[in-house]
Amino acid sequence: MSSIETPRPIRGTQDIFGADAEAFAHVVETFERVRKLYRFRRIEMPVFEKTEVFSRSLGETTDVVSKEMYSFEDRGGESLTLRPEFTAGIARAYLTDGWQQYAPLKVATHGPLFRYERPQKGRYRQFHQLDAEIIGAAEPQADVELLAMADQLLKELGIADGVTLQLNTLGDGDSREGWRAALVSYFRAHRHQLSEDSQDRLERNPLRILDSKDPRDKPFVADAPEIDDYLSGEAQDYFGKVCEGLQAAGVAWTRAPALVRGLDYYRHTAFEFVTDRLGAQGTVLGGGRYDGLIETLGGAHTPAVGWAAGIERLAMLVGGASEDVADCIVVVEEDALMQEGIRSVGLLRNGGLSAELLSSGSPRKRFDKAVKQQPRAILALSSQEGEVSSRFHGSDDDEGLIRAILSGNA
RNA sequence: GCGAUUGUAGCUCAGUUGGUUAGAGCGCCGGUUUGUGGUACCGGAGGUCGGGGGUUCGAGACCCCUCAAUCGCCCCA
Repeated sequence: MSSIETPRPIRGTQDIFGADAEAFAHVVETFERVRKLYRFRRIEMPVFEKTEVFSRSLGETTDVVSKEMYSFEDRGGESLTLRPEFTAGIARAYLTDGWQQYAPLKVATHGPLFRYERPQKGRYRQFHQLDAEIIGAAEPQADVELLAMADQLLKELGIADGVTLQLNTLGDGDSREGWRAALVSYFRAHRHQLSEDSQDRLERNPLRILDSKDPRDKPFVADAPEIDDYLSGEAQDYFGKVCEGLQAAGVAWTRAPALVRGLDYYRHTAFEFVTDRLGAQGTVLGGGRYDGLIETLGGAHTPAVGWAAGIERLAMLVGGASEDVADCIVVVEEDALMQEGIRSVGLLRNGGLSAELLSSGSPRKRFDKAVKQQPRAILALSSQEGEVSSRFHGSDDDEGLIRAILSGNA
């Protein structure tokens, strides 16, 4: 026995295996397929950026910057951050790589993201998202297109039934500020009846009081001012066109007047696809229009809209994706036939069949091990009077195919 | 950062009011049985009972600390 202590995995990371890994892959493969249907172009992005890429855009929510990001200094003393989201990095690339020339640009990507949070159901420190963005498109049709793709993705994953699209508008900049001011003065008037958390939020991030989980806040939230009363004519018109477009696209949704975004750069459309099947982490896909973001990175005013979806959460909803059984397991029942076994699986794999060689452990138990795996077919190699003899277990069709491949007649 | 719950074999879990040498099933390894066959039986490996301290004649069990996991709060780009 070794006295070396095994290193533990890092909190909030996950090692995904077997059926879970198959479900994960299924989500990604479905996304790739659907994204091509909607003609979103594939991009690959770095997993880390200069810290300012993320910190500049985050606005007033200092918690996020100081506590939730994985930041570190490189050898030159530069502060770098593991990406906590895709959008800011993509916006940076849009500016630094000259992608303006492709505007309006539809892009999609997926991969790991990092947030320094306490792990719980459906929340990890390294997690994985699908992401889709349309940059340089100011028209409501862009929002519709993006939502239609999200809707089709969930349908093709077979989880649309348990998931509803909640839709809201935050209006343009002026509408948003008017609403916000009204909310602040409304909640201030009831300040001492609010929960401690919400009294705190009143100073830091008042919009967030709207989705407080504390029962003490609920009655006040119910009577709070609604965005609709503060929308400019243009903002109203914009949201109307998004709703009409969704109707035309056949996307079902419900209005969620209290749905907000935590960050300042969001304008107009905000949305979340939500389920009640994942405990406290019900949002499965979320996004909105972020017309203000690219300016915070030093670019020209550039309208854009996007969403991201948690792959783990989608995979949990998809559930029971099973690993494929082998097309054929080759059982070497005598060690003397090892080379024949190796040759056989090689031929089968070259012939396009998934094949596994079973040649270890007690020879007389190998066949039973193969049976337990429930493959489509089993080929058992043994010898009879010095000749290699193979016994087949499976359908007649498979036997014909497999014997043809092994004899070079496929 | 805060709270609740849980830590016993590779996995799922038993383990009585504190009492000899800590168990089962599955999995793994080996043997026997069967021999177109997911059988049955026998045996084996594998545990400092998450870690540290304390109470006690005696702790897997009780107390304290610590670490980890799970779920929730905060936050949510």
